[in-house]
Amino acid sequence: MLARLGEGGLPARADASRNRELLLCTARRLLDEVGPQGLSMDALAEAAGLGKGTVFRRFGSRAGLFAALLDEHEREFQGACLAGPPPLGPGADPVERLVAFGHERLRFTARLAGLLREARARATASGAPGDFSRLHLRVLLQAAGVGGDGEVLAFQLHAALEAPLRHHLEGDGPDGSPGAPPLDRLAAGWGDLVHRIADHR
Amino acid sequence: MLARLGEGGLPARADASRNRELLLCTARRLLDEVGPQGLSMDALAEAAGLGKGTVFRRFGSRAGLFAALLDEHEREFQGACLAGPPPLGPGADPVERLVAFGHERLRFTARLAGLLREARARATASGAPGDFSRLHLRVLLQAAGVGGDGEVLAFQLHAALEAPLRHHLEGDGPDGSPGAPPLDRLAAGWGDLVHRIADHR
DNA sequence: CGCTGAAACGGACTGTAGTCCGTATCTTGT
DNA sequence: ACAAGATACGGACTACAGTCCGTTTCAGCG
Repeated sequence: MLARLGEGGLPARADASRNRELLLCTARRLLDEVGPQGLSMDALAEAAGLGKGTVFRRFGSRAGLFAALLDEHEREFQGACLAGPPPLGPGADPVERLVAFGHERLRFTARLAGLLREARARATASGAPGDFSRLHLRVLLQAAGVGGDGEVLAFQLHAALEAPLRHHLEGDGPDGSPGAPPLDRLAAGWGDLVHRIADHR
Repeated sequence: MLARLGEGGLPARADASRNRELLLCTARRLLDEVGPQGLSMDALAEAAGLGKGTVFRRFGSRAGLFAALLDEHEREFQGACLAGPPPLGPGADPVERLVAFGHERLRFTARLAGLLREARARATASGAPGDFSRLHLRVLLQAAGVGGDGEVLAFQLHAALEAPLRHHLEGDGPDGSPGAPPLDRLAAGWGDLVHRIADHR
């Protein structure tokens, strides 16, 4: 792996990247104990034996820390979509790939909901997470020969995939909140929605 | 207007409801000056000449305060959908009503994005805002003769309408964030999406 | 009118995100 | 190896959401 770049595109100082890794490892360990909501920046700094200012210098904000923790998962997901085996990766019919993409993304958000929740505020750098999904949807829709305003349609379909996440984020107290439909129905509904859109003429 | 009910269903004490109104009025005034993000609970308490504990007793949380501020707008919107003139209200073709609903909801979220942003955490009482929209979509989809899992489809369409809101919420720093498509394209895309779904057989 | 219990009030207190700036450490050029 | 400048570090400090509990005020009743 190449040396991580600093803010100005210059190579980061050795102690900086070392502390970055230390903080990410410490954070992962603490997360197993207290969960995403229970992790405070103070506690992380102390557990890592560093000052609080260092934590904020590395990640910018609490949300930035969680974005960094999510980064490797996101890369893996993108890799599976762009270069993995079909039907998620290239080689299958575009409509089938759209269906597979939705199913995979639904599982992704369900699995990482705790981290995604804490990462929702604006992150440190460019490229909001979600840009990839929208672009990928747009490409697949075009490949499937779907007409209309592809950009807007991808935007809207992406929202449909993110919906259960937001639902969990907002209504999650100890009370019995209504809750989103279960994953299997969402996945089936996604397949239905994609076919409705793709078959339309 | 009937006396507002307290926590146990009992009529609220006079000073309680008086202070509630005072706080809402003061909040609206302060919002004009500092905007939703600039309004702090401390400042509100002081501007209203009340203690901080009172503010939290009335609204439960910062999000609860904004939910209360949104309440009248939400009621007005619901009224227009249930008993207003067509095509938003009853009397028009269901597909036309779906289209009109989407356009109106998109305008609603764009207009009140600042307040909605601050109200997103779980509110004081039952009935998350959005329950109405999902239910209304479900009813209209059924009336339009759309098959499949209506509940899930309504859930997904609702997400498509909320998407630009979330987009503004998350990527909104001083930097030039990518931004959601403009309102007119979203509205056109919504009409297209509804027709694709409704015309499918 | 005064009593009494329940509800509301006030504001000090706690926990946490994020900032600031003086000090320590690293990197590079000579 | 050393000097100089840039970058990072540490931890006290600020601001704000939310809690707690002693005190005050309200509303019904004898």
